[in-house]
Amino acid sequence: MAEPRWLDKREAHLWQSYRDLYRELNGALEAQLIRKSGLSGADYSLLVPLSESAEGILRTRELGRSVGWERSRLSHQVSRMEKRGLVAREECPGDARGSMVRLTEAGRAAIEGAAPDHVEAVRSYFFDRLSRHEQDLLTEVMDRVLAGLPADARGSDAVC
Amino acid sequence: MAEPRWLDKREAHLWQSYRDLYRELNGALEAQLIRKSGLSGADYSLLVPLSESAEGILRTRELGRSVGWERSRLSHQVSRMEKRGLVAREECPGDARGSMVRLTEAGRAAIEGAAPDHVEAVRSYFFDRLSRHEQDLLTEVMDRVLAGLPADARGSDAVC
DNA sequence: CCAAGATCGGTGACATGTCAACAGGCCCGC
DNA sequence: GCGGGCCTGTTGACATGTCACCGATCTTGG
Repeated sequence: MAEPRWLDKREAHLWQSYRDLYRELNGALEAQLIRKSGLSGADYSLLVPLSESAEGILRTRELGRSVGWERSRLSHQVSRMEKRGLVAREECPGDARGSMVRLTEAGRAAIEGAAPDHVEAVRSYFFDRLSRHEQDLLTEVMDRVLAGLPADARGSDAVC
Repeated sequence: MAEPRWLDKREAHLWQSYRDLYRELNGALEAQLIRKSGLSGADYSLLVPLSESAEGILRTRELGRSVGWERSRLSHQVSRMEKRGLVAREECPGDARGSMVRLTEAGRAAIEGAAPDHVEAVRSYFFDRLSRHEQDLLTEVMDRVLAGLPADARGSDAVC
């Protein structure tokens, strides 16, 4: 059995920075989001595709695909948001197995109130610190790594 | 109140890719880790600095700093790992408030068994898909964004 | 039509992360 | 030397995410 190819100092630094960046950036954004709007990152993730859909209503399966979550996580989160009046469940016409998730008035108000501040934070923490050229490079690199990941490494609900 | 500077299509794509990359890469790595070694990502995170320390023992506060976690999360995780025999708690000489976390024999065996496969996965999913030049660029960009984050955006346990 | 298998959503048990509060010990100025 | 403020770690309640499984329905081959 060959000696593993350990990360050298330069590689370890990159890996550490990558993890730190996600943790810190995510933490800062989520803290700001909760402070200003009372929405968690999970709430926000679901409200965005709902508010962007034509009627403010999506089939649960579609909602799941658009955020890349597995079904049970989605179901739990929708239940919690339903309890708080942000969304409502409805029957799915044409497929009795399915269900629909509809944005309520309160839900729409919440996302419309939260989005401007959130976008501003994303800009000031992330985009404003990168040149246009760096942004394009990041996109290309990340999409390449993403495309190389085994689609079935995790549960059965991989992104399409 | 000015109209928010919404993300354009190109920016939204980058942001989406960034989130997707973390979710998918992290998911793939964690799944592989659990399958091969029975260790969770959280277990692994703590075992690494412990195994790298001189005596396989660290003060809880130091362990917390090296992984960037808040105290309660660390305490809970150590409790779970203690229950499984991966680490042991000891008193902290010289500071009666503190505590030490020591790697057990089983813990050392677990991390030494898991590390080669994990490093190999990190290489094949991430490093092998990036040129040396891209790696250096990523490091520089990520460190710059990290440095610009407000140190106190989250709880009081920010990284030093 | 119809049985077998796939799909869809939900549930409960459990693992993990967050938050507020606490208990005890350190340290500094007075 | 001592009192108030800070540091350290733990705990319990709760929010969130994962896993295995279920029940209902759809779909497909025959």
